[in-house]
Amino acid sequence: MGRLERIVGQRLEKLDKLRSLGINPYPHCYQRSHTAKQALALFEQQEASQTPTELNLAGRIIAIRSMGKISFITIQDGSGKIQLFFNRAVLGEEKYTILKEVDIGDIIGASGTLFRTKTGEITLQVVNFSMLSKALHPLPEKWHGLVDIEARYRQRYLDLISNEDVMSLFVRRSSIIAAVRQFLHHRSFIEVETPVLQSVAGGAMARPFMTHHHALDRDLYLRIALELYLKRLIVGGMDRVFEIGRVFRNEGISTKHNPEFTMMECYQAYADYLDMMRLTEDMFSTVAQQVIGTTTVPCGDQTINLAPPWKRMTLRDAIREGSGIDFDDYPDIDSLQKKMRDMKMDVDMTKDRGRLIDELVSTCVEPHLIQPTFLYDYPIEMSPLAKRKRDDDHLVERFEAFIGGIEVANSFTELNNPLEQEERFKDQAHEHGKSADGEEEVIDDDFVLALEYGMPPTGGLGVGIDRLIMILTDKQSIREVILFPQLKTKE
RNA sequence: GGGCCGCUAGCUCAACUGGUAGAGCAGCUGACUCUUAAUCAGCAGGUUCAGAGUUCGAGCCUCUGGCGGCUCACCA
Repeated sequence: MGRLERIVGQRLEKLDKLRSLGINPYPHCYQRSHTAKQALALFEQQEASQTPTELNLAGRIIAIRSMGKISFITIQDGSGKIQLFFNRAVLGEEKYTILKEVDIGDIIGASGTLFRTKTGEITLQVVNFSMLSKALHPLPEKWHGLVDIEARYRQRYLDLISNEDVMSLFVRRSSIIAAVRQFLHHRSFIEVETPVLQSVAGGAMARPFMTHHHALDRDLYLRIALELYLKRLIVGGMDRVFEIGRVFRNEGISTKHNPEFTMMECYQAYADYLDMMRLTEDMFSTVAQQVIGTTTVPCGDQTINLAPPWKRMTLRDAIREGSGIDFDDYPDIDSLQKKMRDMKMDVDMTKDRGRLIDELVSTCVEPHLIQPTFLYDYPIEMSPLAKRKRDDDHLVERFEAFIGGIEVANSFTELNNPLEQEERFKDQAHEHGKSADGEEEVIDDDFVLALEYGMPPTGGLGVGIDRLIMILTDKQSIREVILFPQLKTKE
């Protein structure tokens, strides 16, 4: 028998012992009057007046210091920690003895009044307490917490219990998303929910997850973007619309990619990509100011300043600066491929020109963009949903925003010409069909039909929420900001 | 998918060149009326990720597999 089984066995015995004393170790509820934080604040406020209030506190036991006839127990709830003081002289022999069956990890409720110990710590003098949930497993070590990364992700609840900074990170994540929502609501965007299950997974070029609907006997895809449905709503007259939702991409996993992640997309009628640049700057800086109280945030050993205006560079200039290649000098796939191979870059033969340029960006430019930077005016091959630049047919009005060396936003002046949209879809399907690996390319005719009814000129913006949270919490891995990142199942 | 690194008690970590697997925390027994990483005395606790191989002898060397981390590839 392993030790863990023995520990669990010992705790099961304590469970029986409690039951035999007429105590239900898993009662249905507890009337909590204050959180730990509220209780501490209340005491500081009332300390002078000397009118002690009776409180009911509840939380998980994280430390027990027993000294014979008295015991100190620290509990932790969602708001923080507070110390409880158990005195046999106050509780009586019978109740005090029950403490023997209480372990670190158990959840208890305790009532009493607050006082200060000799060392000045605000503490609850317990006059009554009850078991709210008996824990059968020991908690991770109190001093080092849970360190093993794999265990932290697989048993995130233990991570949250024993690592305070992890708890506060996910609280911050919640605040960030709330702040994004509030920012958009204040600007009259309305929030919507669009289908996750789609018969055509459009709006981006990524491999989708496939599933099957039995009653309809049809294959369906999990969405890879929010774009095409939100633009249908622009057609429908929702002039400002947004969605924050999960999208799914059946591709590689890395420190910047999780198969499912949270995307915010918003669309604003009568706006163009320059308007969306200002919106992006305003949104990021407002959210940072609101959630962390400043627009300067640490990023490794550097400091990022999110205050507008952000640096703006054309994609062409950025690539020229980063790699020495002016892609206008290499107007076709072959010449660009040759140039890149001459520079000893590993060039994938199946890539089209857009993807080659994309590779130049991600290897030569992106890693250096630590301060917030907009790269704008992209080659048309890379962007089938974006509108052509007004004075250059080879470029589209599109930008991507980079912070801390990663892409955090993508935006364009939306293509609203249905005839051109259909052509661009066809070109793309054709191009991709040439290169490809048997993936079928289906055109979303229903979306084109919507455009045929007339979509106003529109600016669109997509933000990777998980990456935004990485920036605002100084985390290098997306898994640190997703509660349950995708891992292989064991066994 | 490739390369490199890792996996030892519930948790955090040791273990020399291949030579009896250890400590702290948690647990159990006892002492203790202001502790807070409580303290003191004692006890118990191991499929060293799994399997195979080399060897008199493997936590350590070799091979295969699993899981994780980093990185490259992939990725609008």
